[in-house]
Amino acid sequence: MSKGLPKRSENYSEWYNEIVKRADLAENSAVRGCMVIKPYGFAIWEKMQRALDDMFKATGHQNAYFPLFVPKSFLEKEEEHAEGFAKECAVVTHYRLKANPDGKGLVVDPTAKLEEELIVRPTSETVIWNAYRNWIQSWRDLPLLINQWCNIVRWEMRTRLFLRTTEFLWQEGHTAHATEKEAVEETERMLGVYADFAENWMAMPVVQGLKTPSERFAGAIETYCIEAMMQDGKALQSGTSHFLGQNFAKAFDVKFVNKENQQDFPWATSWGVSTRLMGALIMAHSDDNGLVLPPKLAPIQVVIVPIHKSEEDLATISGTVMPIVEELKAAGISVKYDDDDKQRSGWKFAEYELRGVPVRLGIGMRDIENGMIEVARRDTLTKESRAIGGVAAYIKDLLDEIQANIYKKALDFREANTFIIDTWEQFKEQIELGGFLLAHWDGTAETEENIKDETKATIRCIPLNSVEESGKCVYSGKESAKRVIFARAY
RNA sequence: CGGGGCGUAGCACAGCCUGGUAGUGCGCUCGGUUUGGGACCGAGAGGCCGCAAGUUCGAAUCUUGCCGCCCCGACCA
Repeated sequence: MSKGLPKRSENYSEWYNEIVKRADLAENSAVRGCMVIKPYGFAIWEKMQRALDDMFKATGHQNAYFPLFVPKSFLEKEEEHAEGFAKECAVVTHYRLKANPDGKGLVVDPTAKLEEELIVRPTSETVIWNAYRNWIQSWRDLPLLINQWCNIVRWEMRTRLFLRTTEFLWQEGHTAHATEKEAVEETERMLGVYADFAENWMAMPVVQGLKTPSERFAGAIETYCIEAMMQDGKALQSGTSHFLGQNFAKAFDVKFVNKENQQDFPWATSWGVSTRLMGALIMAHSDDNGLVLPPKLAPIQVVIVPIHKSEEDLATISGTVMPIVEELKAAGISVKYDDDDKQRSGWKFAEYELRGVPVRLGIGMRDIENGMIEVARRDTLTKESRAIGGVAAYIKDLLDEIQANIYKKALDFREANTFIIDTWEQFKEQIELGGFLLAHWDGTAETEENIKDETKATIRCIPLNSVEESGKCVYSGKESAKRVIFARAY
């Protein structure tokens, strides 16, 4: 049992914060709302980045990099986009400081005021589409499939490590297509990539769906999203993919000559996932002993802890362990043999559990005499004794089993907390207990807003796989053709 | 920007009501005993008690002002 970790069931946010801190993932920085990602947390993020990047490349995308600063005039060009982001922008107004003439320190030099203010990018559609004007001339230049890994700034009122920080890391894909159909296909393809990543790498089941107009990305025609359920029954939007129509092409006057030799505006998509996925990963799987990492994203997949009294014993154990380490490494498994003598083995057990290492091997003199080694699973917290010979091969399979089991656990949880709701009474009762509520909605923003005001529940999405089923809106009683997902969200 | 709370050792906090030697736990350093689930004993280091002014013989404690942080709302990937 971990010392002092709050219970998940008692105080979910405190539990989350403690895991982030104790597993050494991140901390608040001195800069308001900003986060320091620590080496262990960053190692997990790097694994996510690599897997996603490979998936982007496999679907034909290339990486590029665009500027951090957006001239204010760019942001103004697409009206809805401008309106949507205006409230949360960091603005650069000056380019120089000078010594304070009235005392110590520095002051902004009033003579160094910028002609035009620069916005620290809250997203890069505008800078990128401004560049695309020169990149796109002919249908032969399309599709243009670009991704950028970068940081962005959104001046949020309240922040939480990983889930919502003023500055965050993300990737943003920005594509241009000759036809609407192609762009819609791209939007859906990338949503599928995100769902694939969430489920197969993060072991986190997600619902793919469409956002309602009120939840749409500013400037988009349609916003697709993946929604995951956290262990407190709240929803977390984990990734979005937007069909932007010709809005940005028109705003930035990007035109191409099509096969019919006519001028046309290209069709756009944009899609992104952020360090928020780290928050999702933590909240989706962790328990009262700390972080639980899916093997595919664990920086250390297997840790080996020697249990010894003397130097001689340690040397004997190391002699037995090294061939196992080599065998695991040869199988592509990241393994750490922790023979550091500064901590006791019991301390190490707890520490690696806190950090979510999927498999721990414990070995002492008693085991060596019996030719055995102890294999402990992080996901089930079970231990078993195995013969040393063949343990490496066993672990290779075990890691796959753990990956699958973590996914199944999360899926079972989501299913157990997804409810078909038909009456407003049921709705109000269930929303207090958490979970996804599948209910009919009359399709109006007014009803959506009223439900939000009365229950704090929002429509997370209209699931892509939802079946046509006539019914009555849970709030207004008006006709409805399908159920949508309501939940409280992060 | 509204409502609530808190600033005391690296961290978590007690002390404040009722003014009088600045404390506890964790962590850290050293020594010893330990070592199969976050060891124990002993010794030690570490403080402008958020900042400023006031009341007082005397302020961590009372008063006023300021600053900072956290939580709850509005905002949001």
